[in-house]
Amino acid sequence: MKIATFNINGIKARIEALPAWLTAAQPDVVCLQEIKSVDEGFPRGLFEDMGYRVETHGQKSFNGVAILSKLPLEDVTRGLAGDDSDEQARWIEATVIGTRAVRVCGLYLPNGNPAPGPKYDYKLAWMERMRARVIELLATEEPLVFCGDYNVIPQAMDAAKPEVWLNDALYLPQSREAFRRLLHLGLTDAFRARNPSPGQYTFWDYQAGAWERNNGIRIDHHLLSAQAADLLRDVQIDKQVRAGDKPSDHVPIWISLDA
DNA sequence: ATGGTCGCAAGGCGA
Repeated sequence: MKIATFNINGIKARIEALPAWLTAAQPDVVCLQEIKSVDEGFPRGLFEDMGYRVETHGQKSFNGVAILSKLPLEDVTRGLAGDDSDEQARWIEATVIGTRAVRVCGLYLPNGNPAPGPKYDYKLAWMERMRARVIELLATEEPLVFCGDYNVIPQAMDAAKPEVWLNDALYLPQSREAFRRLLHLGLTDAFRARNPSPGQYTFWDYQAGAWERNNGIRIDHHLLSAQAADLLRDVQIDKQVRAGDKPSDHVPIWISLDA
């Protein structure tokens, strides 16, 4: 089972690049972030014609997540518990039925800038809400995959220029601490577990020639429960997508599981 | 030191 995550930065803008990557990469499951569309505006037929089931959790103009799957889905849920006043579409879950059943959670963690401030407070509170949901799901002892745009640079080795991020919500000590608190529940950062070397990124800003200078950061992650980590076969960043026509500022990253 | 680039959607916010 090949499970990818891809922050597409707008489905309308990626209406050609996303299908092209799907055709080349052939993922079974894709968690999308920043679809920037309401559910009714998402071009589901395009992906259904490619053999994907389509589950969206959209919002006008901003945020929005989705799951595309060639495999059957069960128990699809939308939204992250813990704050009834939260109207931002950043979380979707489904159980994917492969040779094993895997619970897949697609997430778009708040950016949090500027920090300090209310947006940073929202980010940290959201991470605590996520932590509570992870604890709930761990009790099921199902294989769990939490993938998406975490908007967290875990370590200095995950940025080309860590010094410029020191006061940024993606790299502040509290952000990295909250990310480590997720790991300490027993989750595995799939990419880092298999790739000890620095200099491997999933995001390059559109500005200032970041891609050409390889001034990137690693902020898109798959965190795996122990039951999922035992099934891990491979993990890759599809870096070349960033050099394609009309690219997102993020690239896809995927895992394959024996499931 | 500043602004620099995109997307959505139609002005300015978010990243």
